[in-house]
Amino acid sequence: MNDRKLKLADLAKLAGVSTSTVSRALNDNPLIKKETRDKLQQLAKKHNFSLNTAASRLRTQKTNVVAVIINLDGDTEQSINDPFLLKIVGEINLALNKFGLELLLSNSFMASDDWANYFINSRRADGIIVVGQGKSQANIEAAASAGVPLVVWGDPKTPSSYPIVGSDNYLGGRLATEHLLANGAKNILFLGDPGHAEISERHRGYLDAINEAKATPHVVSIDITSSAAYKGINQLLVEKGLYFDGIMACSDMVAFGAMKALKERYISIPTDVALVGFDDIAMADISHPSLSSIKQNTQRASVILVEKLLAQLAGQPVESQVVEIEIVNRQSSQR
Amino acid sequence: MNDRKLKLADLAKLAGVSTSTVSRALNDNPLIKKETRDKLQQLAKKHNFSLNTAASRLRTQKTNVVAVIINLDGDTEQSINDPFLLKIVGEINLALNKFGLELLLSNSFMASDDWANYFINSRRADGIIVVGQGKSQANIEAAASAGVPLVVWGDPKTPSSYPIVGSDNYLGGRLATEHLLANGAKNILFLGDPGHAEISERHRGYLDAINEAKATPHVVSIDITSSAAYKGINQLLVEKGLYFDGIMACSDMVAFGAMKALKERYISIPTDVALVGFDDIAMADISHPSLSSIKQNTQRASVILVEKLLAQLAGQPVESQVVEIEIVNRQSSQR
DNA sequence: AAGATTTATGCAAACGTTTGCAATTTGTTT
DNA sequence: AAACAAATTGCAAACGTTTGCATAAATCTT
Repeated sequence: MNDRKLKLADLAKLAGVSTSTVSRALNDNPLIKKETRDKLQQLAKKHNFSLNTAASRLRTQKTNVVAVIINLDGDTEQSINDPFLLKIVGEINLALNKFGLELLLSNSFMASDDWANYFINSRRADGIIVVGQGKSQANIEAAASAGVPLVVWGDPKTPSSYPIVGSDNYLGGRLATEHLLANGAKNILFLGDPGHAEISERHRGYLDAINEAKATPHVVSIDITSSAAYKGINQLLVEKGLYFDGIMACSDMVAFGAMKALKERYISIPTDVALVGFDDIAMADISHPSLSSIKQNTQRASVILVEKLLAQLAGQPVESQVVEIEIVNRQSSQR
Repeated sequence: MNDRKLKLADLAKLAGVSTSTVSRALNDNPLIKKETRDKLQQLAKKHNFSLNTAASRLRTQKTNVVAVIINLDGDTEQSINDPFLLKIVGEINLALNKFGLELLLSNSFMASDDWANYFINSRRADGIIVVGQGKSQANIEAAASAGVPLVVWGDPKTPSSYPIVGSDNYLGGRLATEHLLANGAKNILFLGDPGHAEISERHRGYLDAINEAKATPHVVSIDITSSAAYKGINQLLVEKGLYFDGIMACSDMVAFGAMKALKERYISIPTDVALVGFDDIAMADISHPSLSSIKQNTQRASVILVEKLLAQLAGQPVESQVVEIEIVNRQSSQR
């Protein structure tokens, strides 16, 4: 409603002080007498004043903005629709807010490939959080080696020049597989794409567990989507029949795709085939049978991501970090 | 790697022209000779130059940023985890990018209540897209009447002083109910919270369809989450037995909650109870039985949202708009 | 009570763009 | 070839903060 946006100078005139004083007062700088600070803060509130962030960013060379890049591969359909990716973005949003930072959302399609340039040189953001390692780490590497404050949600075991925060995917794969074995499964399928960084670790865990049990590994490499899983399992059943009695799916959505294919052929879960997913999305608890899954602690991971980014901004060196993981036993694997 | 960030002046010196010329050249201003423009753009690329957005925003008073606010009620658990809300954010992101705009993600918890002040006065963003009307429109009203360029994803039929883009929820509710009736259901539950703007319209559609068929309405008011639905249906079955043979759920997640409760009691879907959801999330196609649902065209809606926001920024008046809606028939309702 | 501290405020110069206007160069007309 | 118009470039003043330094006011020493 106010005709023209108030600026610091207007406020200063109103209060009969200098702009420096108002600026300092609003930033709660102790150089200014407490009394004056309070008075000016009141005044600002009363007049509905807020600082022009463009000006203040220009002056301070800080934005308090973090770019979050959803790192999607061009050739996968795993996308905006994957609830898990979006869930983690939500959690990161909360975590950032907690630290007074804002979230500029982006994805690997939109942003040009030169992240350092686009986000940091241009002063759009102070740092970057990359969600997902994807199949190629070229963009990440490039940004990191350009000195961009950067942290990645992915597999922390991956050797890298930048800090990665994520679940112990190896352990997850192992836990899931061991759980299936313990429930009597002998021929366990690994359903997923081991070319993917996170998933290759899950695959390793699977293999080790299988080998220790002297069982035979069966890897079914598919794109990380439910429809690919559905088609894959269907095809397998048609071509080779039901030669397996357990499935370790690389994500819950993939597990659901498999589940559908099995149900359609009246293959009982968990009796004929035991099933474990990964991610523990909301749907896992709601499906019938409910889906056992490896639960990633996204909330904690998000906080750690932000903390590590802040540490980098403060010039401290930071390392990759693993966050706890746990298996949630539900009906799909219990027999 | 570069010691110090290049600025316009440095580039100008390198090229032996003035900063004005470089600025204009990089903005592809036809005032500058095509030849010079090309040369300077080359140079910029070569030196990995990018404009300081803070400075340019300060000067132009435009940010090319749009704040997207996920409007959650404090007292519902429908949250960051709802795949539908996040899906729409993803679509909006794509749509904004198409127009060269960036997306500042926020939610109603974090941003102070005074959106006009926080986002617009502070020059954080040029406009706001609100995702979801929520139960109270106070914040939206306030921002709109403060003259903020603003557009809302919600129910376009709601009378309002700001433009709302969304599905024809009334029609959706009606279609779903008529479909259930056509499939022989006589006692159809409406499962959802009619206090919610979008949902109240779905409820109206439901009621009209029921009344026209001279059937009896049964409204089960629950929070919009799968667990509430699960509990609600369970409780109903315990207390009153299976007195219904159809459910119109106000969202897919709610439908899945109901589905689980039914399956656990070996109530067959669709034979004993036919079921229709709303939103057509990815899971609807994957569940077993697959879930019939009302599909909202979020992609188109997102583009319209952005277009309307741009129109407002250009000073044109804009109206609410309905986007098409369709029913997707799957197994859960087919008999 | 006059200097020496400490505390509180103000001055003015940045930060890096964009853009109205003036100035220059180039091309066109007579 | 002079006069004019059109095309191209440069000058310099903003945009609204923050902050080092200088100054003024208050408090403390002796």
